[in-house]
Amino acid sequence: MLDIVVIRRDPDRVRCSLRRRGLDPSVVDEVLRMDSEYRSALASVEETKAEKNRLSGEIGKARDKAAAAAAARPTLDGLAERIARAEERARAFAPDEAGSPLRALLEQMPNLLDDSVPDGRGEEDNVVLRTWGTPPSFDFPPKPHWELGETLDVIDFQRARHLSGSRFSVLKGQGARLSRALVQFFLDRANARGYVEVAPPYLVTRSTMWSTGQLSKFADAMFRDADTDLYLIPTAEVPLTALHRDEILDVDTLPRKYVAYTACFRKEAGAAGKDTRGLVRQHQFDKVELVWLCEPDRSFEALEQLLGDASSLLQELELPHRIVAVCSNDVGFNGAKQYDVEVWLPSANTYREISSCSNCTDFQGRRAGIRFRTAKGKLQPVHTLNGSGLAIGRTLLAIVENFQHKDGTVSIPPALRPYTRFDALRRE
RNA sequence: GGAGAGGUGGCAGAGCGGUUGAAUGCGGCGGUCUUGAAAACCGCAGAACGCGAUGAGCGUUCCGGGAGUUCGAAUCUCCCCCUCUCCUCCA
Repeated sequence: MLDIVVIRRDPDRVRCSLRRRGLDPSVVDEVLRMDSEYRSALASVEETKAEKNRLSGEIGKARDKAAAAAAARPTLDGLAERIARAEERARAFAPDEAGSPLRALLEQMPNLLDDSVPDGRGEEDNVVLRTWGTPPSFDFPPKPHWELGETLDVIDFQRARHLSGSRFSVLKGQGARLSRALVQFFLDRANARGYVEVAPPYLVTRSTMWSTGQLSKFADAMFRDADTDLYLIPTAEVPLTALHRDEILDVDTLPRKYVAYTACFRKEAGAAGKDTRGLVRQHQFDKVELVWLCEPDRSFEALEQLLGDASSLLQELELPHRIVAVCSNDVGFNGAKQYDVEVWLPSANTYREISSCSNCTDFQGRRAGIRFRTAKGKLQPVHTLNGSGLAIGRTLLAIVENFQHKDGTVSIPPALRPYTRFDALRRE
């Protein structure tokens, strides 16, 4: 959630950010109008209450309290009525009142874009910053992972459909072991880089979900149990970021770096017909997620480190990939700045997202009430960052496709062999 | 699922319906002392929002959340939420 004070003081900055995201900047004027409505109502509430408090205090000090109360009665009744009226008016536009229209507008406003984010209308305008490795050239027609997976008997899409419907998969034998090896590999690397490993719940409450910004825009994208009102996490970003919700963190303990392996659950309702084959887009997938909580003036530097942590994994796995600066219209709702790491997929003959690293600045910290005390003693929301390190399914399919051989076997990247304990996928 | 206990400031922990925004302890900040540090001692310190110049200052609200009683509620009543303990069930 944006700081309403920023909207008030620097509306042009907010308008500009919205415009760059391809959104209508006129909400800013709506917000300003309601906000001034609210403040004038609030002023009259407070003024009237001050008067009432003063009278009450006098009654408390009077020797004959009953008599004083009786004497003040008519005045107090009048004040009470005025307070009730003004309060009603104030409440209608209060930014922190659940049902208020101002709140509704604020909730749907995305984070302010950082100036360094390139302009662009969509994915195609993302800027490639650097490319690592060379896409493999095959002297035979390379197969997509879903074919290789079935042939090797390590991925079973058909039985997954039978069990759970579309967009699910079953990993078997070496496939399941490869997946587990990747989890272990990623967690070990993150641990080595100072991330504290966390095994969080996969179900979280509505307020947890709200606190990290997932509920404003993506409510439809999540699985939820109606009885308990619990949500299945769409990413470990949610429990990791909200881990310190409503806490005041000692500044000496910042930055805090957390890593978690979890399953992730997404309805993918808006992606009908997209990526229907293979492991790319599933209702349930595994991911190792990296999250930082840090001081505001360090967060952009932290984003570079986070990106480095994510991309180094692909280097170790010898998977060709590139880093793109996500353009203004493509940066996520929570993010002020975002990099995507894209891995080469022979079946698509292009690069596909395997990690997304975002600096959410204070957007989530404010909602979630995660704060620290500045040197001057002021409380301030922390900045939060998150990035995949990495998506397990997409890494697995990238390995299968990039390291395939003519005979249908697949080599395991050397760095991973201590984890898999086998050096190739073969039909068993 | 059943029974009980409890939710107060960064933490711990008091609080007859009327200067209690809240004792006390720890922690924090500033100072005295010290070559420095520790200890000891003295002092300062809650949060959100609004007005104001992003200052001084002023005001309102806040003791889990919401309603109520009252001129006045942390303190009384009702509802909800959460946590803890015990029992039951269970990986």
